[in-house]
Amino acid sequence: MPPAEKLHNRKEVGDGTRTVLLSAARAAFTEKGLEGARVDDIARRAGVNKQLVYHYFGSKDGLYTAVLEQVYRQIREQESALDLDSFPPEEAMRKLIEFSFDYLARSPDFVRILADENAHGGQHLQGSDIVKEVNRPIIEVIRKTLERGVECGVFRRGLEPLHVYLSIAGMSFFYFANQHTLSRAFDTDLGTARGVAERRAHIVDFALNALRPLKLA
Amino acid sequence: MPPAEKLHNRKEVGDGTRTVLLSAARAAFTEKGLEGARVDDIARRAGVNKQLVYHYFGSKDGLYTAVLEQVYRQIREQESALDLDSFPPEEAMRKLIEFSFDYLARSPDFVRILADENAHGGQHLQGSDIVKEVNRPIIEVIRKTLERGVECGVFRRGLEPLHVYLSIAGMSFFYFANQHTLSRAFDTDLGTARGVAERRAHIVDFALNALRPLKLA
Amino acid sequence: MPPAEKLHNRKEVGDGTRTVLLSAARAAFTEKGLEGARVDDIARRAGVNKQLVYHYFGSKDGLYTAVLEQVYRQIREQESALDLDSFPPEEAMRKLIEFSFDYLARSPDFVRILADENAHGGQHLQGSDIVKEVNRPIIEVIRKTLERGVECGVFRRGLEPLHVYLSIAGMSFFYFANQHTLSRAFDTDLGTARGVAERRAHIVDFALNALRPLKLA
Amino acid sequence: MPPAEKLHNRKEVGDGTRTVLLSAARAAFTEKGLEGARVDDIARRAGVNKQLVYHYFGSKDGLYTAVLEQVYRQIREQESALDLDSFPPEEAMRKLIEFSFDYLARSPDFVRILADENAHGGQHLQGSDIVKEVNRPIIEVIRKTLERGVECGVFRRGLEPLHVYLSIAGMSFFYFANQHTLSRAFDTDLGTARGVAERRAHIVDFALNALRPLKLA
DNA sequence: AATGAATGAGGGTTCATTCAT
DNA sequence: CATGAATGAACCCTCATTCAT
Repeated sequence: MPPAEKLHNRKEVGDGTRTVLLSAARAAFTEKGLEGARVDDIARRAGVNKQLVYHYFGSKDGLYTAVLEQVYRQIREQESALDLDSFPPEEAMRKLIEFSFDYLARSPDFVRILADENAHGGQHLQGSDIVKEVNRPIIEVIRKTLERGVECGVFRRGLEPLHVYLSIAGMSFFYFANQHTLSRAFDTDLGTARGVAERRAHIVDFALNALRPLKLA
Repeated sequence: MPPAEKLHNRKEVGDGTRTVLLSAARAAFTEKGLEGARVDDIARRAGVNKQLVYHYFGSKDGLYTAVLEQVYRQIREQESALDLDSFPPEEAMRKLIEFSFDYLARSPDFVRILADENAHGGQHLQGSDIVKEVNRPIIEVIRKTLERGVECGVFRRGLEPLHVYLSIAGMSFFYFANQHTLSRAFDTDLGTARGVAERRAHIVDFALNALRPLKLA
Repeated sequence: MPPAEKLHNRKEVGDGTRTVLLSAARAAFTEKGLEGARVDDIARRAGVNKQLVYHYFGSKDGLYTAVLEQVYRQIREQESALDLDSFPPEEAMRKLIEFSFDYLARSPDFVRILADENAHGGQHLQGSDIVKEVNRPIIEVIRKTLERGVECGVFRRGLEPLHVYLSIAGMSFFYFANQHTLSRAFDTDLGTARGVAERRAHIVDFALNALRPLKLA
Repeated sequence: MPPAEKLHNRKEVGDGTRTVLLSAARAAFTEKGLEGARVDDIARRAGVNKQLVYHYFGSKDGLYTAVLEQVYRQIREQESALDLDSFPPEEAMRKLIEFSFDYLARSPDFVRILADENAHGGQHLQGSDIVKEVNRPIIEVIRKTLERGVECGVFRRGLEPLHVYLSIAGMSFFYFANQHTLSRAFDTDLGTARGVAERRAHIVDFALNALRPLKLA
């Protein structure tokens, strides 16, 4: 892509094609899903020949796997930048909850592609250990945060970090992933800016409350 | 056709075929999704001619819509049998949370088909108002239960019924819908009986705690 | 169809169905052609069950044959009413030319179905001798008219009746049958009332002139 | 692709396939018509994969349109070679009449495909302006020829070139297009060499006579 | 690295026709 | 006489993939 480097860096050219193909694929898979997306269409969007898909990724599934890995890699990068350990436990937890919500809010790609991968039994994650690397740290962060919170009396005892994460993530993910059926079910457009803001406030409040200890008189 | 005569009608022409086709389709769509399922395969499973799909449902999408409606209708039937109003508020809420979880646990069809419909922008719900009928009552029940709980001091004030529902449903739905990626992400099989039981216990505890008022000394 | 006669004339009922089916088929074949027309559609137009097509006509081709025969029968009826022998030869010929044109002008069914039958190699006329009965008399009438005209010096000698008919009919038929390609070819709508009138005048003039003897000084 | 290189290009990729497909399609459409012809069959005749029809022509209709354009292009090429302006008016007109007849006589493809296109409302000509280019010149030639003929007294005044063309073409086209029904109607095989020759002679005679002025004593 | 041509295996859908009542 | 259910054979078209250059 960068024409100035073309002469002395032919590798760069190919990499550019790979990258542009990946972006095109991500867009296509987000819109149409794994089966709905067309290899022809992806190549056309990328402005390159269809065969290059096979050259770089071996197959449509290979391309999908690459997109999936990219999607996971991106959320890790942002998550790790949160630096939750440097905040007081309750504030740290609030930040995490907000991040979980906000990330999905601005990444429909992530939501759609994850839903799709689950619909296909997670078969494209086979062999790829990128996912494990991605999600392990967050559980550790939650564990530490919960422990810190228990110590200073703001969180309950006995909360399992994994399940806390599943609950937090679930409340947000469900909202974004099932927006279409939910909007129709409750006869209201959940996707408006106001609807999103309300949902965010509720989740933060709901989750934080769930973590607090029962204060007895 | 006339349901009143079903009992003494020896041969149920047509209607039986429609039903068997619907069941076959439901199974196929659950396994393969809307695009992955094959009309040929559905007809073969149903043991009938492929053209009957078009005779009864017009198209593959028409068939999918019919399955979707059936799926919605079934959850309504079970939900309405809960009779939450006749229990004390906290017990009623616990029953609702447990039901939300248990229903998904034993209805992978529901989870998969809903996820699929969302992946397709909810386009098969257009024109069908079955969904609205299904979900309206539950919000009402939650509202009443929350009000009763506020009165006797077991629930907080100011909780929006719709969002309480979304949180409760989300914690369960996310777990079942994303089981494949989650299992791989956390390197553990979330689908074991024990895993499911743990998740259930956590959700009940988490949600009920989130609803409780802050009791100050 | 006539409800009053239903009780004592059950044949009439069936005949009504046959007739209504024939009309529906004729309309459908005119619009869509033999292959384009659908048995389902014909039955629906006729307001009867599809199977009745097979009951009365055996097959779609059988139905088409019946329509074809009806179409031929109708032109004969009108042609025979012309009574050309009772007019002076030139006037008789003019009437014939005008009739040939006018009949096609108001019978798009005839044009379309004949063209279609020719496209199929005339295979539905096999066995049916209705066509012969239809066209024989007109050649005889032309022969007599030409002879009368030669005698009184208004027509040339040596004109073959069959070819005169083919020329007259051709000038009209071509115009109506090929109206779509011709209109586009000459970038003008030949189907307007004025266009039709002009064509009619030209044909009458052209043909009559062609028949006239060369009058030498 | 570049036609200039065709001579020394050993392997004509693609273009050859397009051409062979076009020929096969033309044959198939001539025999069976637009709806009767099968894409599978066309591919088989051409000895290529069926998908190539879609690669090169987009659809069956696209292929039909291409055939139609080819058919029109071919008649123009031959027509323009007539050079009627260089003959005396009566001879020029005779040549034109003969050509109109002879072209149809040796091009059943043209007759059948035109009839078919008209049966479909000329829908494949939409957007294609090849037809206009084809037919415009002939009307001009006729106009000039008629004018020249009027000047030297061999043709009548007031003849509209377009209608003269429609009459000439119609007499021939009708004969070839409706040969099946006509043969059966008049109980004679119009398609024999002798029948064709007779028809040709009649048309030339008939039309030329129609154009001649009334010579008064 | 990159391309256009070519392929084989279906995919959804249609349709004339027959069955059973 | 009349009907709705059912069938089997295709039909047009699509798509992921490979070939040849």
